[in-house]
Amino acid sequence: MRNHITIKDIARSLDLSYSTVSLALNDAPVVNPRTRQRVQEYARSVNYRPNASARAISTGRTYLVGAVLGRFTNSFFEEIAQGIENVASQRGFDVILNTSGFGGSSEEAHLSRLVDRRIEGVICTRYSISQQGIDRLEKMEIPILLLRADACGPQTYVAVDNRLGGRLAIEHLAALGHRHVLYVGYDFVFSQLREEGAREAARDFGVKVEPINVPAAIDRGAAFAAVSRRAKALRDFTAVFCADDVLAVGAIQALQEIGLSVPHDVSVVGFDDLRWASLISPPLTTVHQPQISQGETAMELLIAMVEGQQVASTVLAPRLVVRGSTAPVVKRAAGAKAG
Amino acid sequence: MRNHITIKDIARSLDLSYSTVSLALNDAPVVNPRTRQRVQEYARSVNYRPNASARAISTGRTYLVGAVLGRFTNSFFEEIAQGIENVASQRGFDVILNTSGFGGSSEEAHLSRLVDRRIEGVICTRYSISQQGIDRLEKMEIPILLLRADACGPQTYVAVDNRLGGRLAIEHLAALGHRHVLYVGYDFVFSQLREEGAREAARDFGVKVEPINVPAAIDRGAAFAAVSRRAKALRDFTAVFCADDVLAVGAIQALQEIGLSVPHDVSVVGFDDLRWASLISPPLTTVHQPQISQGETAMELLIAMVEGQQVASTVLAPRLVVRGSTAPVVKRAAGAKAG
DNA sequence: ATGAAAGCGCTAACAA
DNA sequence: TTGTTAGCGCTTTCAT
Repeated sequence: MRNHITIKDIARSLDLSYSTVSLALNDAPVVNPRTRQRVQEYARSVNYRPNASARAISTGRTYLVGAVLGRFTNSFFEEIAQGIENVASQRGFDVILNTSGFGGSSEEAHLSRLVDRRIEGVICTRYSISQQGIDRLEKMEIPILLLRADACGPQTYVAVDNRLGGRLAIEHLAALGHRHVLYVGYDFVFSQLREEGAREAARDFGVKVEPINVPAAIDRGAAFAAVSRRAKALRDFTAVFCADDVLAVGAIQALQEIGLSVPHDVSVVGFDDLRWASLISPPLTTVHQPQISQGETAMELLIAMVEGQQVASTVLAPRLVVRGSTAPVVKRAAGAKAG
Repeated sequence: MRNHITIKDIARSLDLSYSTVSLALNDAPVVNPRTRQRVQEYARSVNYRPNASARAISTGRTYLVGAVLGRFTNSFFEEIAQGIENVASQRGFDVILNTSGFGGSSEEAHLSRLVDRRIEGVICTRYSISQQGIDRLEKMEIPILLLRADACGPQTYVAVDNRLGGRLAIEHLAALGHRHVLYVGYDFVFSQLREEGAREAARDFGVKVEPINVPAAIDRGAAFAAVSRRAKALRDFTAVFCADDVLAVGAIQALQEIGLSVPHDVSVVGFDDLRWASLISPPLTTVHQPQISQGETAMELLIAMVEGQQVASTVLAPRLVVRGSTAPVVKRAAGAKAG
């Protein structure tokens, strides 16, 4: 069994020529239906399986794409990967995983391996591949699809509408009566967009939003300490909107540590709706990203590009998921207990 | 750029034969150092990259493995995948991702695709592939490495020492003075092993452990309801040990809902140490699984198998991570407030 | 409707 | 040390 059966073997056994067998296996209309059936049945009976490498070499197509998802995408990784895989397999593509490599000396080697395999396209993020890497792929005319690309650069991308997400969060808080909210974010494009959306909505609703920026690469724990320090200094906010869920839990903890209860004293809204968002206490109100859809859409677009079609970037709509970390505003002396 | 340079091209340009170029590129010692350098430099200058398919077809090796990780492994997926990828890429292998497919009609097709690619090995779990699938791979003599295999079946596996994990949890609780703990688990091998470990330790320390089984496939929320019902019925437990972290958050919520505070009234220990375990409140005391190591070890063993070596299954040691969900036992009337 | 033969890009005997 | 040649498993003209 280890040594696979080949077309030659089948041809010999059935006393046909290679090409007839090949044609029969590929359902070519020219071959006699009876012959075709005979071939296919026999092939099946001996567990014949075509050799993808051989086929690739003679057709020039590999039906292989690379998914270069780095550390930073970790929290999303699972579901996005699942989405990618869903449509890939449905469309006859396989995906080679690549989770390491950003920027480091290994990136070049990693990309080389993908190139050697003659992948037909790549899905990646701005955080999982360097500009150099992108350039290299582009020079080889390998289609690239950027995930969560935040609309910077000429590449096709699939992303959530971050601005709208920010707006949704503020609309919700405004409806609950909040008039002063803290925005806790990173110095990253997606965070800035979420903040912009928040600000726009804030203007519409007469809400004041105050930004705190937190270093991104740093250990989150440390970042949260910063949040709590800033929170203590500020007096009158009643809600916190965070650039992502991880920040949001940090914020909740920080607030609780200085004696403010969530959502009673202050409401907290996250972004992403990671798997555990509903599991923490209080369950997190957050802006949901359609992650599987993102993966699926990405793969669909990438295949379209591979097929030579012209495709447009897609932005997916986020949606607010209201859970237990937000509540109507109540009169209080903010930070009172904390001193 | 799209049409790749071949060895033939190089040979022609450098006025050498195919084979010399091939040998030079592969650092064969027979070729003249000067020739080799000339070839390699030229190849580099024209961005030559070998065609993996062509190479595969003539060497019979693909350096490709399949990772069939299903839904059930989701929570682990990221880090395990990372571990797998780490050593794979370091050893020159690529991994094809496969996240769907268990059991369903699609499994056969999925496996066929991997077989067509002539993967040299497969990493999977008992929950991500059917017995039929395993049989098929075995018949083709494709090495299989089972992840979290819980020691059932003849295949090589990599898993954490579940029994020891259970023991660690109980030891910790016993040291805190707990004498009656609830074990919340599934009807799965890994859960049973954790329970066994817990029971053994319990005997040693004079602790009583009471099991609650929760349906596994069901929505967790529903399961937690069951937990809370059972918890209300029981009077005198002071701690809960859960088969995994997801169950643990559920337990915490359930307990809080019936008016018991964690860890003041009852301590809770989880298992797995998922990424968010430290983020919830209280931060979860849990048995840590070395996930990246599991992935790495799995890949290392698989490669060894591919290389024809005899390898033994490996069990990795878990380790207890003490956080905020456990505390010394205090005298109380259990379930008092709940009525 | 089927067969013969060339070729895809590479490796590996074997010969020179 | 380099070149010739065959072959890996498949597709694809072009004949038959």
